[in-house]
Amino acid sequence: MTRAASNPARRIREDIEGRIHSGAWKPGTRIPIEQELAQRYGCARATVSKALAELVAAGLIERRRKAGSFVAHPPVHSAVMTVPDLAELIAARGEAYRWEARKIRRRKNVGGADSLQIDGIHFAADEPFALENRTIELAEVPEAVEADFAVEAPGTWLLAHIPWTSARHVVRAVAATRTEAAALATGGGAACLQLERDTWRGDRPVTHVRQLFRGDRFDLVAEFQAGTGKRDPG
Amino acid sequence: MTRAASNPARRIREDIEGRIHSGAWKPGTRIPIEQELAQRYGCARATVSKALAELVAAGLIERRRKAGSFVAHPPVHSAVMTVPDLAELIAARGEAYRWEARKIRRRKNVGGADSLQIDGIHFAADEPFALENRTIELAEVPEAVEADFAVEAPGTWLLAHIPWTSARHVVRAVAATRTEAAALATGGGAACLQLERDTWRGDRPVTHVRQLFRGDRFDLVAEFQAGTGKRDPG
DNA sequence: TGCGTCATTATGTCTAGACATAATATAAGG
DNA sequence: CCTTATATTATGTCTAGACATAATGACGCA
Repeated sequence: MTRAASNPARRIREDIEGRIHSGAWKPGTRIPIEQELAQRYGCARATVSKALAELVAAGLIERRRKAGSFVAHPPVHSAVMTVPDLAELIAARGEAYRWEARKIRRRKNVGGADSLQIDGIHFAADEPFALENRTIELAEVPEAVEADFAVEAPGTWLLAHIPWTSARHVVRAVAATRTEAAALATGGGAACLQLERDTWRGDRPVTHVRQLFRGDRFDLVAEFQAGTGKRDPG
Repeated sequence: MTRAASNPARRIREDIEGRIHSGAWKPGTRIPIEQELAQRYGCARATVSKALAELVAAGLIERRRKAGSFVAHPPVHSAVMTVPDLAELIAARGEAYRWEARKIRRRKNVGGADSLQIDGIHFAADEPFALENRTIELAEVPEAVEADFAVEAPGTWLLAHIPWTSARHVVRAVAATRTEAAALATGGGAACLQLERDTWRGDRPVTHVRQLFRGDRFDLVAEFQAGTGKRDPG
């Protein structure tokens, strides 16, 4: 049997979740008011409120003052996509990871500080896994000049050192050019997954990266739980 | 000036957010204990705790019993990816949308109810935009037999009628087969973005869909705000 | 009839105190 | 010196009550 929820808020949340998932409470249904729920579950209203707040965060219900709380309409197809550090990802697969820098150069920007441009290849089990072209803005990340990107992959270094506040990913399928195909040890024109990512700190750019994966060796997985927003569903 | 935060919890959260984003509190830094924060901000400890809980949800800090709260290491690159209804997406682009069903058949499942299999093409501005192969489980969606998928795209119909609880997306780059290339009016072997989606209601499958997009006409965009998890940052 | 006003209602949030829990540090014992 | 009890500490959660706020509906006035 499932573990007994000695935690009242959790108990309430899971109970309501169950009713929604089972279809007993359909979208638009009005949920009993907090006082009634508090009475029913034998706890304080604040506890009910906390449980409902979690359900709002999970997108399962909506709350409106005076009106009450309602079961939310079926969520849009949005999913949480995790873009891992490649070193970790490959290690998790049980394969040996290696980074090989191909070209590192400094480029003058028009306005202010320079930027660092790094090209290289990620290897998994000694086979090329992904090409990377990266730009690091030295205005925002001056410490980057001290890092040795010939040894450590820039993504790994950045993840460990630089905080960021927002990112934008663009995923598309592209055909590899001759050069890219050669570097990835695949045929020319092979379908590749291209991931472009811009990262900002506040409104100032931190880094831009373009990663090109062999289509037959990489896919992006995104999961969405319309439930609690839990990361690790048992 | 920014609006005055009369809301204590919000004030605390935004203050700490600011310190983290500005770099004043670097990853790993220990945050003052809750009692001290409560004293500093002149509020109850529960209020501080609530603010910290929100920061945990946003991935900005970590809390460990006895040890204290710490600024989290730069968050993993996880992003919210929205997979739109294609009809809406194309309409938003200002192009005419059209769905063309190619084959609709019913297939016997081994155990229980049948499933509906639908193949078709999404058109944007009268040019093929995406191929779709879909399976709808009639055990979970018996109403589907009444829908006319020759007219309405199955995704559109499902979104409007069927609630679901979890979904899993797999994105990869594939080369179009000869047949697919012909249907998409592109060259054979062209790089295409393949999106596979499984949707469940509880633990019972609702639908499975494979969509194949021309690589040069479609990309997926995912955004992530490492802030408060707000959807609509002002 | 139409519109502004006011009371009602349910959520939103806070407080002050209490107890539970987990992880650490310290002390005791072999 | 290593292992095992114990005390300490900071988070995790709850309670009971209070006030704030927004939205609704009813009432009264023009």
